[in-house]
Amino acid sequence: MARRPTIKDIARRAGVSESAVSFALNDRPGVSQDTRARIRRVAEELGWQPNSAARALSGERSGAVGLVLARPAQTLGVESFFLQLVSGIQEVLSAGRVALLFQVVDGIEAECAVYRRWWAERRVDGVLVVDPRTDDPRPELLAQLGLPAVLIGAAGGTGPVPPAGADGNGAGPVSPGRGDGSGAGPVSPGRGDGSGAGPLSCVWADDARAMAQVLDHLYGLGHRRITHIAGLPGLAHTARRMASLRAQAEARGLGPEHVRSVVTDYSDAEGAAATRRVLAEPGPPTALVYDNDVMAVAGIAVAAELGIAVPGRISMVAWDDSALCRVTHPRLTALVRDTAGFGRLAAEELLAVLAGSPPRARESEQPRLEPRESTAPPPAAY
Amino acid sequence: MARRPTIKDIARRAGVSESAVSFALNDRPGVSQDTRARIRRVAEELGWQPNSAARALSGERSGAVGLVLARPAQTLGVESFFLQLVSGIQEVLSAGRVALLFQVVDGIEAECAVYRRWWAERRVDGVLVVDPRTDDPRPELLAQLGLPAVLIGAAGGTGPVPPAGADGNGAGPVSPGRGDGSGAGPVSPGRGDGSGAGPLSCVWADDARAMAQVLDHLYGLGHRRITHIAGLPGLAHTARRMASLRAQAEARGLGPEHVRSVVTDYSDAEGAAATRRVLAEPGPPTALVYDNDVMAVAGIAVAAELGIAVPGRISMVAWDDSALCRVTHPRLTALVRDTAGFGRLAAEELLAVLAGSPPRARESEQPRLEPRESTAPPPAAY
DNA sequence: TTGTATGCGTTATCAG
DNA sequence: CTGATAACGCATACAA
Repeated sequence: MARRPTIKDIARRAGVSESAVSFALNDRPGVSQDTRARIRRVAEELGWQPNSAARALSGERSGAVGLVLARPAQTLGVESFFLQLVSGIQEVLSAGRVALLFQVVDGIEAECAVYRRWWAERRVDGVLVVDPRTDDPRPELLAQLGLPAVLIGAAGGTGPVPPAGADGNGAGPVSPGRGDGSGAGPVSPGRGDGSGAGPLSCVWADDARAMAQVLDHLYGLGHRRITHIAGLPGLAHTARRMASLRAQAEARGLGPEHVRSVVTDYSDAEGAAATRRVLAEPGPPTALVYDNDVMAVAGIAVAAELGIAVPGRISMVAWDDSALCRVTHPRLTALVRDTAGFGRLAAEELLAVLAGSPPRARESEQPRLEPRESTAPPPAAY
Repeated sequence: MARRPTIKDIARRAGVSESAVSFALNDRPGVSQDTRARIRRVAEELGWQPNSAARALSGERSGAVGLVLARPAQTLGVESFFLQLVSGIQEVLSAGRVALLFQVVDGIEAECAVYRRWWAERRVDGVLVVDPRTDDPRPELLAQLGLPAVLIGAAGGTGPVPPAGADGNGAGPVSPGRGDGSGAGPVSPGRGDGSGAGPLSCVWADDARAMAQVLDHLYGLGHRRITHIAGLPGLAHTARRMASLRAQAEARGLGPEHVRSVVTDYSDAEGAAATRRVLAEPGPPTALVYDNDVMAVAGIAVAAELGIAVPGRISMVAWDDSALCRVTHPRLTALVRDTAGFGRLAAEELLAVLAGSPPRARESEQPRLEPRESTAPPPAAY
């Protein structure tokens, strides 16, 4: 059991004072180049690393950020997305020598409790918040605690920087005006309450524009009756997608009897059930847009079971690509996003916020529609 | 921005000394029932939580444990398993108010570097180690550092407690003797080097017995030519499964020309490629056993593409169940494990080790084979 | 039973 | 440029 070297050991071995060591190791002035180099070398030899507790205690940062995943027990659909996201986050974090505290809880109240505890324990310097909701208590809590945060996936609630111009303009060849309608208010540059806790930073993906791409693709193929198998309606990005879909449809003169969204909990089970229900209706849609890959795969399976040809009688699109989409038969047309890149962006932004940068909204790379075999023109009969 | 209350604030408000507060809050003797209760109440009111840095610094534990996932960049197949595992781990950890430090790296060297850093920084009290390998450097490193650890998935290398009797005895109706052959040595109760770092604890699943169940099922249906699409050969559990398969086959008089394993990297791509290759051989197998769900799903897709009926011409079994296995067509016969339970067990064991319990090997609940539609008797022609 | 003094490893503020 | 010295918040051995 090796002993951990301290700054004192280094000072002794280098024949200097402890403060000299501290200065040298932290790149502060007040130490000659020679001694600095010597101290550095000794520290290296001894394999010294700053004791994170001591550092945190003396007013520095804890060197860790937190991420809580609130998952309602059975909803596992987002896993692929999530691990890729974390992987991207880590890439940036570990380069900056920042640790990630990770916690899985079963609801948003528990998530808030975790933030409170982490804050009180001084465990983290900031947090990454996933799954923004339409009515989200977290931004306000975090602002109140003064815990730096970055919202992943959208603008938050209290006073966050909203993605101004986050609509579907100029998306595709049709580009039928504003495709947003997320209800995000105007920019509110600060809170003016002297708390120092301004709006939260966020990283966001342009769901509206992505939905426009999907609609362009399907409309271009000739589809006029399209159903969106949406995810949890409480999530902000679901709401944005639904709003965008409606806006896009209206711009093409298609009413709710042609184009609509039905909500699910993102699980394969509800994805399958929704598919079954929709296909059994009189005058069923000719195309389905699923809000995640798991539901799309479930939908393919349902169609196979019912003997409904894909894409012969119904086309299918998955939002988010994954290995799954490439192993189904037919392979799924999917909206490909650089999820790891999204995570990198979020981590970069959090590091920037911790370094004192003002909050901002950063847009991730545009999603790209990858047409595969599951989409084709609708059957002639329709 | 609220201020964090300290023990001093409590002392002042309760009109006692700081040490009295410390004693009261840590359930130590030396404080009357009354004052203890009062102190507790005040602490509650103030929303006090111990500052983790201060606690760690004064010789206590850091209150965090670590988990590193070394993932070779593209191998994403184990995700479903992994998030369930973490979810189970957290259930136990958060009940014990222990945080989880999580890190994704891209190789085992990087993983070792993380352990070293965490140790030097005093960031974690212990670690959970996943994906034990046949030749694993990590147990030795951890013992050397004196970092408490629990190996998840198997016995480790240096001097860990191996699963004595971890074979397939009494598995099913056939139970053809020892199904192990993992090469795990005899119990080594300690290292006797006075380092205080004894063998590592581990939690393990009886892969050998599980493989016996799978073979019982397939053999019982009449299959005699079986191919195991295995995972990464360097992983200990892959090795155990392969050894068990061979032992089981031999016990039934089936040689390597009938029953064998082919290795992959766990990805859907290699799973598909292996399936394609195996099915193209002269005298192909009548049953395939996949080492994870993702490869099995890919296998189903390949069969569909080639127009090979499942289970009409070939039966398929997935090791590890997930939503995927229930949405394929036909639904996959799978080996169901309580992965979250596995995680809980591991976390419990780590907490026990941190509390001073001697290392031990703890077996998880037996996996259970869930027959679905993808397995049936082989075609009569074979 | 209670209060006081010290240390944990680091950073930061002073004098020299 | 260097060397003491005081925080930071908590635990604890010790004295009252």
